[in-house]
This record gives sequence, C-alpha cells and structure tokens, in this order.
Amino acid sequence: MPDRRSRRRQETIDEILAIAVQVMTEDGVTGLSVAEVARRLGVRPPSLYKYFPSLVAIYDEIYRRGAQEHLAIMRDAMELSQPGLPALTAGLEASGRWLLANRAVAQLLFWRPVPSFEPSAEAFAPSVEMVALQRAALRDAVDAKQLGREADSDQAVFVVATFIAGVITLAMANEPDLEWGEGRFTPAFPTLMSMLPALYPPTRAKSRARG
Amino acid sequence: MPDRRSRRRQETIDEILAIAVQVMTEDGVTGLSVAEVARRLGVRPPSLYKYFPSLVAIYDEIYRRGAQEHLAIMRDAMELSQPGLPALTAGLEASGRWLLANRAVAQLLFWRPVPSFEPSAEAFAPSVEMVALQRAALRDAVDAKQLGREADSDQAVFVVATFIAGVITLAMANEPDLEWGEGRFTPAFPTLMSMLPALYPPTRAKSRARG
DNA sequence: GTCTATAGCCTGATAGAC
DNA sequence: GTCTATCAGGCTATAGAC
Repeated sequence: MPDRRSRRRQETIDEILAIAVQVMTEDGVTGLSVAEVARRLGVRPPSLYKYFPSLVAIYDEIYRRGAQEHLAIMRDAMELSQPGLPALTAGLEASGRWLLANRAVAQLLFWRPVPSFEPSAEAFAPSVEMVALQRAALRDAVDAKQLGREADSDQAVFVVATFIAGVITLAMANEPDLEWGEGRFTPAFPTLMSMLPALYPPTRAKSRARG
Repeated sequence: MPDRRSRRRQETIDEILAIAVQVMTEDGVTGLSVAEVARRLGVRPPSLYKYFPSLVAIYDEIYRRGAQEHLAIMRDAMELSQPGLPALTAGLEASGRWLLANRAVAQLLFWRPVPSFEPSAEAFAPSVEMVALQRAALRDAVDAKQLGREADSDQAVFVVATFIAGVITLAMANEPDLEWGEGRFTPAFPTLMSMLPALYPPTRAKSRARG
C-alpha cells in the first residue's frame, strides 16, 4: 500500500543508496561510511538508522539491487538478439557495458573487497541465473550448429566467462575513465568471441552422429 | 655496509612487511593498519615509525617488492623454456601461480583498492618491463613461424593479457582456497593459449610476402 | 523522523622521556 | 629504538528528547 508516507520513505531510501554508490565511487568500496552518507544527505548519522539498521545493510542492498539490475540488463540484451552465439555475445557486451558504467557496484559484486560483508543468499541469487542464461545460449548455439557439442558444457561457460572477466578487469585497472567500446581492451571482446567456433568446431551436416 | 646493527634493522623491516601482508590477507587490503602490525609484532605503534614514515610507505614497499618478485618469477620461467609461444605460456603460468599464492599483494598490484595509495614511479617500473617481455616473446613466436606477423603487436599482448587476467580474476573471486592448476578456471589457461595460432595464423613458407 | 548527546571503539601520527 | 602520553580525528551505534 504505497500511501504518501511510505512513498516518501522509499524515495529517501533510494537517495541514500545513490549517495552511497557515489561515495564508493569516489573513495573506494571500503570508503563507504554512514557518516559520509549522512553528511551529503544533509542529516546527522543517527537519522540514517531509521532506514538501514547498519552499514552492512546498506552494502547488502546495493549488492542486491546491483545483481538484479545487472541480470536484467543482460537478459534483455539476449532476448533482443538471435538465439545462440549472437545472443551470448550481445548479453555479455551489455553486461560489460553496465559493469564499466557501474564500477563501484561491480567491485562489490565480484571482488569482495569488504571482508566483513558477505552477500545474503537472496542477494546472490541473480548470479546463479546469469550462469544459467549463458549455459542456455551455448546450448542454442550448439542446436543451431554454430558450435560443436562440447560447447554445451560448464567448461564452455568458463571460457566465455574468462573472456569477459579478462576484458573487464584490464579495462577497470588500466582505463578508469573509458567506457565500453573505448580504449584497448573492450574492443577486442568481439574478436575473442569470434574465436569460439575455432575452439568448439561445429560438426558438419551429420545431425545424428554416434547414435 | 651491512654491519650487525643495520642487518638487525633490515630483519625488522622484513618482519614488518611479512606481518603487513598477513594482515592484508586476513582483513582485506584496506584492513592494513599500523596499529595491527604493531600489535602482532609485539611493540607499540610509535615504534614502527622508526622503520616506515607512514602507513602509505608500507603499502608502497609491499607494492615495490611484489612487483619486483612477480617480474623475476615470470622472467625466470620464460628463460627456462623454448623461445616464443612456450616461453610466453610458461611465463604467464608462473605469473598466475605467483599471483594466486600472493593474493593480497596481487590485489594491491592490480586492483588499486586503496584510493589514497598510488604506487611511486619506481615501484611501478617492473610492470612496464613485464609487457616488454611478453612483446618480445610474441616477436620470437612470429620469427619461429608459430604465429603470424600480426602477433607482433601491442594488440596481441592485450589478448594474452586478457586470458591471464580473466583466469586469475575468476579464480580469485570464486575459488579463494585453490592454487594454480586446481579448480575450474586455471586449468583452462593452456587451452586458451593454444587458440592463439587460430587467431594469428602463421604464414606458410613465404617469408617475404608483399616486399 | 529528526535531533543532541554520548558511549566506546578505532585510527595515524607526534613529542619527548629513557 | 623503545616506550608513555597524547593529539586530533574518525567511526558505528544507541538513548532519549522533541
């Protein structure tokens, strides 16, 4: 029941989270503090405890929303492309674009830089579905004979994960001010993806080899 | 002139750095503090300032020694292998093995998790030489006709950098307790390297095409 | 929901005795 | 080179008035 009171409250929560991400961006993920968020919001620290019970709770909500949005971005991009390799490539590109545009959240999601913070199981769930989506796209690619049968495997998921993780890692470390598509690393991603058929050569014609 | 006094001093410095790395390993890179190192060393915080002028100076020395050791490890592995692709693969494997065995230092070297810390130019130097070594190995690979001419390029360095960065990133994020060669990601590295000839196909026989 | 006030911790760093 | 003492500040979180 979103009456005026609770809507106002929701807006405050959103603003707190936006400021928190900004602080993480400027001062590093571990540089986030309740005090600094309060300062920027123009209130005193105790007021924030009406919205979040602890600093870790803020981290967890940023993680949860980030994982959710990241998954949605990738899924949408995949659905707009042809099934199989095109969808996989488009999905990972969209993922990379989002991660570079949301670097602080990306670090929180994948680098675990805050030892005292472990994401809750609920917050972690989207990561599991991302793997499933990639696995399904590889299966489609095999069905469409874009790739060989060995590509319908966890191992193949790891290979494409290596491509995107490598590109993102290098871009974040060495090109902190560039977005996806700029610089020396991210433009190489399509090239890397184009290597997949060489790694998993599609079988020719024979649809039912080896019974 | 290493008399007894300065040798003892050097041992203390080494011990401080070893403890500091241990703290970073347990509490995260940003969890390092002068107070905690002093506690574990069994002295009071002010005593450490006789050895390092500031907390940042400790970070910088860990960075400097780490970069140096990392470079030496890679160079040694390359020199023990056949020039070209084998040396490149062996060097990057040795690099990966060292990074996974020295995760906290690896994070300091490549992730810049401490916003207030920027490595000094001197401390950064080994990174430049690592790129040069990889570039030279690619040139050897071209000369030995293991790869095509396009592999003698910065772009090819970025590609192999992507392979190793991707593998290391995934291993560090998802398999915090496994070393190189274990788990799902690092064993895929040789497979990735074996894709290079497909990406940069060696020219056959014709050594002087297109004068 | 906001505030003041405060408890109770932590930190980096310095001065100066020994 | 070690210490005590201390400065000056940061932080999370809570109690309780308004």
